[in-house]
Amino acid sequence: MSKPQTFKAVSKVPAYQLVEGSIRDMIMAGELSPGDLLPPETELAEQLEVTRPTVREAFRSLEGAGLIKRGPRRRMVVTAPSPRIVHNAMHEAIVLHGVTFRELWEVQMALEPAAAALAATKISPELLDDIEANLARTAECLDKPVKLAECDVEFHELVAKAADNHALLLAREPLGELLFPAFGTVIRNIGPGERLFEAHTKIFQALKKGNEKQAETWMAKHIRDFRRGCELAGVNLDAPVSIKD
Amino acid sequence: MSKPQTFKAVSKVPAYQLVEGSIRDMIMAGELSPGDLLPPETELAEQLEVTRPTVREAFRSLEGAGLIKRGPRRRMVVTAPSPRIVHNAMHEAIVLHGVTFRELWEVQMALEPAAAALAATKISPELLDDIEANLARTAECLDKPVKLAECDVEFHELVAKAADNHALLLAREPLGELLFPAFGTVIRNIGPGERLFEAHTKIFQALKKGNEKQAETWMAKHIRDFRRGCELAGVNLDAPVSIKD
DNA sequence: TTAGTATTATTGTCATACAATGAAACCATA
DNA sequence: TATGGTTTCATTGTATGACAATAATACTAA
Repeated sequence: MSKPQTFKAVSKVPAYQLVEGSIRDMIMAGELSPGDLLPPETELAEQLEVTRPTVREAFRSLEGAGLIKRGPRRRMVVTAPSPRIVHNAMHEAIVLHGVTFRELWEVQMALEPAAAALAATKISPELLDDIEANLARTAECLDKPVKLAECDVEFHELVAKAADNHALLLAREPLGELLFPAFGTVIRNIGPGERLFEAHTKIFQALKKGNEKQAETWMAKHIRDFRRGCELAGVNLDAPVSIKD
Repeated sequence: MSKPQTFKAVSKVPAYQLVEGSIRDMIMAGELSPGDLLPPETELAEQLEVTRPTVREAFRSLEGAGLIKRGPRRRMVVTAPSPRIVHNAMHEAIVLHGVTFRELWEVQMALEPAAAALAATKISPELLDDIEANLARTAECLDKPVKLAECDVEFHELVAKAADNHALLLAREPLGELLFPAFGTVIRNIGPGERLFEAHTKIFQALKKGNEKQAETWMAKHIRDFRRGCELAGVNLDAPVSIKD
């Protein structure tokens, strides 16, 4: 008792978190790979010397994080977090943190032209067809705000997919889904989306020709245009995005 | 029984998922906001007419998704998913999907220059100081692979922070953390990081002067350089990133 | 006023039970 | 031998009830 002794706080981590961590570690270390089945709850409970409810709580945590899901034979199966999970997490983070349109736009201004450029060199015939089909649908709803916004989201989604880059898809999807629906408002306020359609068409042609530079340029122009449209339509760029736009 | 009748499959969603969904919806609809305390398990169980274990499973799911966490008075509190959660989800998705260095690089090639450009117009004096401090530390470990890689990660992190864009931070952080440590390998194989230091310095000066274009250009050059370094060092760009690199 | 104590509310965990269900095995009949 | 039905079984989803541990609070006593 002579020297002042420092004690590190004893960690009282609940058992369900220990179980969760243990499984998570095994997954990240490659001992469990996507596709592997986890043992039934009873068995796992026995092995880890906890009870079934505890195991189940751990399962729910991992499920929420997208690392496991219900598989065949009703068993839990290890999965790579689906883009959907990442998407949701980002979506929720963006909405709940009050991220603004301007912020989303700035990021899209970086990502979309890059996606277009990559797509120009890598796009597959199938996706080219898909985009063409999307264009056709777009042409038919130039004055229907909701439909058009949907087409817009899809168009950009397809271009990103064409870029054949998982990381890009992962990063941009939630942004696009939150940002582009604002086009609905733009249409409602300043009329039909002819400019949008023209831009999409030009981009499509550039992709078809494999012209990287041109795809990039048109996409950049298109995204800038989108912003100007928002401004003209009186959308407040510094307002936080919300779900019901 | 005359007309062929179509039945829609009855949805047998487990109760814990219903509870989870209901809370999640309330959060996303703004009826529950970050900071709000959830009722105690017993009470909620009563209200929702399920039992406590069921409520607890729902809690664990939401916890795993980062939407709630333990708060004061041991109660569950609604939270906006921390960047950490998004980060983890992306990190896990990237690793488990076998995303390659090249893919990460392509995205960073789009994001980093944009971040630098934005930072040039928005950076705060404090962050400018932070970056200067980072540069000083970098200068001292040009030949220490691990340290240098850490400094590199931090430098880019600071630049992104300076851009003052939550969405950008969210999207790029996990990428940077997975990509830039590869610089360690580069150093080990082709010698000290003078080029890196020079680039960082140039970028810093551009930020200080508020020169958007210059910051962007140097950053782009820097990221391209990084890739060339990897190639020279024999890093296989098409190998999936892994945690222990 | 402060240190200590009792009280209470709430969580973390367990043991146990049981209905519902998907999978698999088995049978019986045409 | 097929086909459709029945049985069995393993496993999950959910409920009940219990109890220890603990943070927060109220309540003492010095």
